[in-house]
Amino acid sequence: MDYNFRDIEKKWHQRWVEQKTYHVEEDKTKKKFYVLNMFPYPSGAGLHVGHPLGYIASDIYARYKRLQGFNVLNPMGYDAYGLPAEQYAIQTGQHPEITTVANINHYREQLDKIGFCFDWDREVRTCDPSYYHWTQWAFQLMFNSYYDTALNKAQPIQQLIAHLEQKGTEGLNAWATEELSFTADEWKQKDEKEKSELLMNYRIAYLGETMVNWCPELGTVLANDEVVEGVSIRGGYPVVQKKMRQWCLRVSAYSQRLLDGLETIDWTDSLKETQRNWIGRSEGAEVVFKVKDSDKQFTIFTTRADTMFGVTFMVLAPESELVNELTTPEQKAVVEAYVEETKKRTERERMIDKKVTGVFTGSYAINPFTGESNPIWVSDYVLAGYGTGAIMAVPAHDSRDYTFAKHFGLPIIPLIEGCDISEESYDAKEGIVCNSPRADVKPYIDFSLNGLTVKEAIAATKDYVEKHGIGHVKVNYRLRDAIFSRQRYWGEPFPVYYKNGVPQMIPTECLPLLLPEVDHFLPTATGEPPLGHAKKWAWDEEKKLVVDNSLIDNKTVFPIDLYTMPGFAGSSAYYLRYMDPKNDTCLVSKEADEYWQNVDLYVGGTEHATGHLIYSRFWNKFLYDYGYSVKEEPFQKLINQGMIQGRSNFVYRVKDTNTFVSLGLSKDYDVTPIHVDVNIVSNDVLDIEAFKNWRPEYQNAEFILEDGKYVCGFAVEKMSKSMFNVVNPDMVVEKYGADTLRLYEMFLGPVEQSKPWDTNGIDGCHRFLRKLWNIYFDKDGNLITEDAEPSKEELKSIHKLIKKVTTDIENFSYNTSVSAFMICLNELNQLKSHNKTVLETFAVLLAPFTPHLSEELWEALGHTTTVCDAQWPEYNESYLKEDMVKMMISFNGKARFPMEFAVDADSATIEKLALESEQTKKYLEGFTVVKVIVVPKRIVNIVLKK
RNA sequence: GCCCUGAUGGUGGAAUGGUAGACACGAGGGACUUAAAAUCCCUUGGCCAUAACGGCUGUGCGGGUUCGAGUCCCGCUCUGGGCACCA
Repeated sequence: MDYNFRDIEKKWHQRWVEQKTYHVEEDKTKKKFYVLNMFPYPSGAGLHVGHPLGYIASDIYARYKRLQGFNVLNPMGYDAYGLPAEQYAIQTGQHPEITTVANINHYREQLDKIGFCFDWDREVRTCDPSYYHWTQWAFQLMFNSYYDTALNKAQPIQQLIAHLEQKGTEGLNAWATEELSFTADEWKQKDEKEKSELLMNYRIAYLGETMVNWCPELGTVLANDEVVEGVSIRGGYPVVQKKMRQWCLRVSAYSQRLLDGLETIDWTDSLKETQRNWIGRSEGAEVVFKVKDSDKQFTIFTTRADTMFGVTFMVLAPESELVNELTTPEQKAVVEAYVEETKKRTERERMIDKKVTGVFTGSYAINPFTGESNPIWVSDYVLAGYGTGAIMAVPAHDSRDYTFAKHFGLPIIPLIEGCDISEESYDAKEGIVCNSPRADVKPYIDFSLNGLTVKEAIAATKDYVEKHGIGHVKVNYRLRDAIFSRQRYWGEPFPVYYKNGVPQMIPTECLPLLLPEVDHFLPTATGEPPLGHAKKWAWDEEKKLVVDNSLIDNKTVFPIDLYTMPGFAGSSAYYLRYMDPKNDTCLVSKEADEYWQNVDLYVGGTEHATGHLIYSRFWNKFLYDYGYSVKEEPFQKLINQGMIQGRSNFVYRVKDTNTFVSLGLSKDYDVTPIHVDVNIVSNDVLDIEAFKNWRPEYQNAEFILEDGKYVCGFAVEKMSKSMFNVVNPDMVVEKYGADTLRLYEMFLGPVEQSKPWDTNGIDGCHRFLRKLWNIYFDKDGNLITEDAEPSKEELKSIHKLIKKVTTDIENFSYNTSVSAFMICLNELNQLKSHNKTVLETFAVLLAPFTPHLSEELWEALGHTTTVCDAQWPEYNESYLKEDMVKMMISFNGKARFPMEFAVDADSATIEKLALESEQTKKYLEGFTVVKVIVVPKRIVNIVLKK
């Protein structure tokens, strides 16, 4: 009887459900192990072959840990809020929840086919009120908190208010948007609205004015990665910069802790490096420059304090408030014109064409080290958002300053001995400092850096600056606060209402604030977000109820916030919720959190390196500060599964038209490539009718064909719903079975490596399972095992396998494990072995990889319990001893004579035997033994010299 | 530009500094079969040689360390990823 994977997999899937095989409870008698996958967004395209790669890898690990006796938590859920469902709702009027639930059900079906050991009783969905209750709760807690820079943790905002009431801003240790200074009396005189505004400067969740990527067509703000070359990825609509008042999270306050935490977790170096870059810590100094003939002064930030003597001009960011202050009346017109001009250009445009632009303000700053007057310019190469929005320009040692100086003919003073600055600046922080001060100039202060190395000079200057009160040492971070508002419908609503324009939190006991019903999912006619359509979206403060908008009287009934939270809100603390998913009194109970601690193994893609994986760490640290999470870092070990790449197809839209031109002719037009669903493309030829029906905006599309066909372009890239190149695993499961799919995805190559999806080779894995079946069963389906003690060869073969598989799983080298299984099976076949003990061990070893088949074999071998609770075998080193050692003799490192040498002993004995053997002696004559190298159980290498 | 990866047959990929190319796919040959499918066996980095044993060469390029380098060090080239007027 053949290996009937369909029946076997169906049978075991049912059995697992009936027996709740994968249900897990806290059990203090067992050690815990928490395995987690980044939960998927349930897209309409369904699960593709790339998703399971990580799930299978973690499933194998989870099963392996369970076999080792750990109490394993391996949950799964859905990141259910997202733009695609909303877009679909806009197009069809179908409520996103319906789409989402349908997609989730589809995902679940697909996941169930692959045989994962998820505990579905712990499923979470971010769009479920019982879940987003805690997302809203965390947001409110952040609103009611500030970051204390002395204690280095979040604290209740009440403490900050108490401080302001007593001492004003004096002695205040709080991370702030901008440094403010006022007294307790000034604070007390402010009205509620003013106080609220001031507190926004400190709250961890705050309302702030920020520049955003605004897409008018989509009526929403887009994240940077949703915008490419000034147009939205989805739809290709133009995106503009716009200043908006929105909710923000003070992630920047946690910069240092996010950086330090990286030292305590087991992630790849490259991922840690990516996060370090993103956080972008730079140590430098803030230095105060006085303005000439004025009592004004301003501060600049520099990491090159050593270059103080090379400053030849100053530059302000156009958005800087200093611009107005420092512009002289004569220059006012020019400067204002310039500032207006830069406003029109987006940040993107400014970066693309690196035109050197700028204007002189008319003012001069006095360099505190040279006493020289440096002209103050305005230029858009200086960013308002970083440092102080003002810089000192050292053209000799900064390439941007250099270009600017060359363009406007400003002086350049070299400060490093022997550096060549005739063509470009010398940016390296190496060399010996000179011209500091210059020999031809009378020293302004008693301070010299000449002769020091750059590093020494930086330290010396910082020291001087601190001592003389002209500045201080300062650390800057590039990490920006997260913008937390979205002008969308399908997301968590903010539990906030506005009382006379002052944001108020809806009482905690009234959470969750449910997402209201709307009849349109687009922005309103007045440009408000979709929640503006909600009829029942007002808060009755007395009744503590959501009521109809028409009841708003601004006395007891107030409007509710119209924004919703972004995708990362729901995914930031879901790992905590899995520990205690049904708790309706808190996010996670103390007991559950203390038992499960944090995630031991987290598996997911690198694409989340600067998004989810930063936000989640931030969110967890915040909860940790209040004791809601016992561990400061959420994910102890992280494995990045490589992306399974897909083969995408493109159509080429002629710019500003609805005409598409075939690949061969696209060179003659100005075109934008747009991804097209691979399912409506066959051999790179587009099905035009299917394309027209694909999206409403293409209904009336026109085509320029070649040879009567529309030929699409292609590329190998990430398999993703947004690239429309998704391949589903269902077909593979149907044809070969889940166990083959699991084995094959692991066999494809290292888990962490990206590779394009390719079904060549899947036969090999399937063949292996069939051969495996045939070693247990004869043609009639009868078990053919022998009860005898295993032979020496059998023991060697199986213990080799135990060792290999055990170490491979620990190292996530699943591909070589699969090879080891194949080798061992071949050996057993050669030995014509049907030994029961050996076959039992084989089935257990294979259980993490091919659970259905292993269960079937385990049962056939007479076991009544599930193979999941078998004991992971230990290997015995003594069976693995090689009994042949290879020996090599090298003469002056030139010749080598390989020979075999029978031995079963330790290194010292091998060495002795090797030197005394008859075989060797004839070679030793006339030579001195330089050294003998014994590679245990493998090679003896005798090095000889004349 | 900066940071991080990686580079091995026709392909995916194996190799704690110790016989490079495991394992699998593909290809070629053979067995079984009326035939096909399935299955099994053999060959398969390149070059040379052969009745046969075998020999040379070979892990992106150039150096170095070592008895011994795909692996370690230095300098390049290219691939992929991240960041990017961040002072």
